[in-house]
Amino acid sequence: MRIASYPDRPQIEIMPKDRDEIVEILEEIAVLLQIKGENAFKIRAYENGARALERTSDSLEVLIQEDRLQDIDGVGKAIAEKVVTLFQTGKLDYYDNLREEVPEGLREMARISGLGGKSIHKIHKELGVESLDSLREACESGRVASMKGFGEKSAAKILKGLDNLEKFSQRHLLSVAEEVARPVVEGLRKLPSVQRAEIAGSLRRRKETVGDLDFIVASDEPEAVMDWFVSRDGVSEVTAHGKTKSSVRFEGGLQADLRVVSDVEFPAALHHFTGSKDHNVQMRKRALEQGLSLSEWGLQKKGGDGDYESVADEEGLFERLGLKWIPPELREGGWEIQRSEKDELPELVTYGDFRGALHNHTRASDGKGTLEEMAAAAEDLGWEYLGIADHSRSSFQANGLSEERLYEQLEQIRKFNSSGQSSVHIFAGTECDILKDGDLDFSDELLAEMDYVVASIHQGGFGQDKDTVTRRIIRALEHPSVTLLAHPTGRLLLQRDPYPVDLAKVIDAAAANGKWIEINAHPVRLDLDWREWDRARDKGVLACVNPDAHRPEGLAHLRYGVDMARKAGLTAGEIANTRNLAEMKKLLGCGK
DNA sequence: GCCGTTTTCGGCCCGACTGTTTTCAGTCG
Repeated sequence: MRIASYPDRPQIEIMPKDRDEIVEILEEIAVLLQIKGENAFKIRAYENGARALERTSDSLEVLIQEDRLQDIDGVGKAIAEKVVTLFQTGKLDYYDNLREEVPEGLREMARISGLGGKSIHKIHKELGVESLDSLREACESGRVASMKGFGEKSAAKILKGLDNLEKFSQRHLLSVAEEVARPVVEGLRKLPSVQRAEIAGSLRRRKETVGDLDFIVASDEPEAVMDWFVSRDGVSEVTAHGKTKSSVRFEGGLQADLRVVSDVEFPAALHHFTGSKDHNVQMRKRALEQGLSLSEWGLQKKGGDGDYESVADEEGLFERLGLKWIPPELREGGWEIQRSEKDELPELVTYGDFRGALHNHTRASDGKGTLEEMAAAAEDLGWEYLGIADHSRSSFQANGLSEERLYEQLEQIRKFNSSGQSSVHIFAGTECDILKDGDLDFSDELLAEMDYVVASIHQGGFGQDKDTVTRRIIRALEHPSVTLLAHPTGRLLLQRDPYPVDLAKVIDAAAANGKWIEINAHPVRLDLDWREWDRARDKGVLACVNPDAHRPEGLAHLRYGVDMARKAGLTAGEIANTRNLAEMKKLLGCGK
């Protein structure tokens, strides 16, 4: 675990903590105790307690209500009390005091990969180091290397860790992780000694951002696989190189772990390292209820010692537990196991289901491709139609179209369609700004002329409060010409948080007015978030997955939106642009 | 701090990997 990067942020709100947060706090307590040089067994008790809490399958709320926390092996009186306090109040004096006792510089040092509490304690005690800067100086001057138990390599490793801390402290976009991981897994599969190879972890679950990469390989010759892995192009650093596990860092900062197991161990290992943590907790609980114990090594009788049952693949593993195979995208610990048990998992939409997309740009505003080039790219993808929705006049920064220019583009698109030069039908739309008061950026007459209207916020969303933004969006959704709401929260992954908006109200308004909500597939947006779709689906709101392409190649970004739609549990029927051309024309009420 | 009793304190631990050692300590997931 790493200590949070906002060491002294004042706690303004008192909020109860959930299981994950409490686990992190217990882990942080262990690190802080290490830095202080406390009793090693006390430290281990906190580490064990955190792990035990993390692995329990029962809900924390129920455990506390029924006073059963101490039934968990590894949780005693002291830790149980702390868990209850954190769960109920979100605050713990013991923890706060501990943080105050340990200088901020030392807590920052705990964020350096490869540097743990014990080493920090030693470096602090023997060298008087108390900040990242003085740590760097102590490494460079050879003082660290001269300490007992340390050497040149330790000092070099710490320096590297300091560099990495500055450069790569954050997560990575799904699209970036995918680009790094894809060639690696394909290369692994081509090795003669490799029987099976898969990407695991959050990338396999298609999370919108990825912390690090996990590869699982089945092979009888692990050394050869490891040697190949650590010598890949783009590997900037090898942080571990063993027989069953190796770790590297790629240029750009992505860290990757490779685990090699035997072919018979592969299904359980793949499942375990795919996660999520919450999903695995529920799966282990289910196994226990059936007298089985599930781990990364496999399924065995409860209390058995290593006599694992053999299953051929993940399907077999799920089947053994009375479940249908659950697509990795759904393994977030939500409703997936319940629905799998009843054979009620949704048939998730696939990339091949899509017949086109509606939110795309050309050179007329801030795109880089012409109408013809965009149409040709859509044709290459096998699409039946493409919607062009360039920016409206208020988006000056994006060269937004005036009403005159939009009329001209409308004419140009009508001509293009009647010329028969492409098998792709172009829908004439606009990405019309929702102005500060909820008015739209073009006249009602012009909007009524368009095949469809994409409404979105580009300015001012961050200066307004939640009620104002929410009202602003709802007014737009009530406009008769609006077809769909684009990137509803304005978030930019790893760059900018969403603007404040009451999504429940927005979703209800979309449902009430028969409007669609976009899953913007641009890799930095992926907005609306997949977590919000249960409500939208239940209310019957159609999704529309759009690449928001600004150049011909951008159309292919659709696949990241498809990933999000799958994470949301959506079927083809719940997404507008899986409709064929005739159906889409009907939906948009045009081209009769 | 937890656990399991030898009921008041002594032993405690998950496996893989690295680095500094020459049998082990620290870190990580």
